[in-house]
Amino acid sequence: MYPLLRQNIETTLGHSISDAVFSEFADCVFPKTFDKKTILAEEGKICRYSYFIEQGACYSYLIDQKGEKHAIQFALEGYWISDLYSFFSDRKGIYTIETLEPSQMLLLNKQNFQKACELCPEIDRFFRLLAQNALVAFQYRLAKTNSEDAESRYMEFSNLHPKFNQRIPQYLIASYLGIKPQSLSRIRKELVPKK
Amino acid sequence: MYPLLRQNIETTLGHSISDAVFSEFADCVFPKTFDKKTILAEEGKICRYSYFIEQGACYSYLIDQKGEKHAIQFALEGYWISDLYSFFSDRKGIYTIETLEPSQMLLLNKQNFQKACELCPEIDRFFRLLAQNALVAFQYRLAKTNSEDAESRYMEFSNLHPKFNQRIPQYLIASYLGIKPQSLSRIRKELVPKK
DNA sequence: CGGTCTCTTGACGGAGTTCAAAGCTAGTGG
DNA sequence: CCACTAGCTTTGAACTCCGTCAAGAGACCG
Repeated sequence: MYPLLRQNIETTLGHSISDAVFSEFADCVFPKTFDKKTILAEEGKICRYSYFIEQGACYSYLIDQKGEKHAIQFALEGYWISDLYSFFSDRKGIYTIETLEPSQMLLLNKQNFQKACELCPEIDRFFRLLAQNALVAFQYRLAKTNSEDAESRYMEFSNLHPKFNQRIPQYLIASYLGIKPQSLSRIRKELVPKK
Repeated sequence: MYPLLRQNIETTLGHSISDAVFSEFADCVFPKTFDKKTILAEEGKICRYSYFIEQGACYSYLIDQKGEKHAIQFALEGYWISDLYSFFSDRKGIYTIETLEPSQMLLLNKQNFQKACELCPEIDRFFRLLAQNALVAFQYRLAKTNSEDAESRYMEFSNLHPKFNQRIPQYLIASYLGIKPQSLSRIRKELVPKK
């Protein structure tokens, strides 16, 4: 049952876990499939789940005053995604989450998340490590956004996330990098001779 | 002993903790005072501590290829600060942390951090919540950096962090917002009539 | 094969940068 | 306690990277 989820937990913890612990947690999630372009969470509504992707791809984004979308996070197989602000605080969400492909997800709701954390310190620790890793990554991304130009950010992105680069449309990658699709197109054009 | 630290833990957890639990954790940290402009952690060196500020102020920054500093985080009384990438991974740090004022800190090293997390699930959870909150904040800051102009970001910053705005020099706030001090000066000039 | 979505390309515009200089402020030492 | 200096802030003018607007080419899907 859910081998990818188990692998995700064990890799994050740095050690294997007992069948008992895993099956207890596995009982907290339930599988669901979604079509392409399905909205999993929406700005202004409470985001009730954290999603673990078994198969597929999706992304979260913020919609600005002009109605433009700004990609925040991409997620493929083995990734967790959610509007954590909403999920943790039970307030109206600020991001929208949408599938990019038909996807198989495991859904974890708030009650089960808290129950699992309370009943099992190993799971609590797993989510601590998950949050720590994500925090380090976002801090680094913000630092790079404020210190490097769009070309360097794109090169680092495509080295760091070759799989995103293959499966995610270019205009969303541009948005993730904080630039317009036209600019990314021009950057890629300049980059060809350098490579 | 360390009332601000205890308050920080209890506020984050959302409930009070026993004297036994707190004193166990209090034994894991030790106090130290620093002069103004002291380097607490340096790019290229392993960051061995997380710092909790009892009194004072400091900030972390990244140094780019041109040698320019980019502020990542400010911290006043009641805040934790560290190069979490280095602290968690034991690899060479990517940020530098420096005091802005003479400061009283509580230092927590990696061994004690892990020991405390292992011995006491409540402390493990506390650090999960701390990481979750910081993650939500950094994600939001990145989203705003990619979707709003410098003027909006500055207004939100000064509403959200009036204390930072008072105690932190303007050129560092500019850097935190991802702009140059000259630009922030012009933005503030434009803002006066609006207010 | 028609329509929509995505990517590319060009010309122009604007938010923020760069360079430079002057004014202001706070800390230091005589 | 004042004078001096170094660091911070402000202002001006020219510049640059990326955004905007627009149009066309290509790709994908029903």
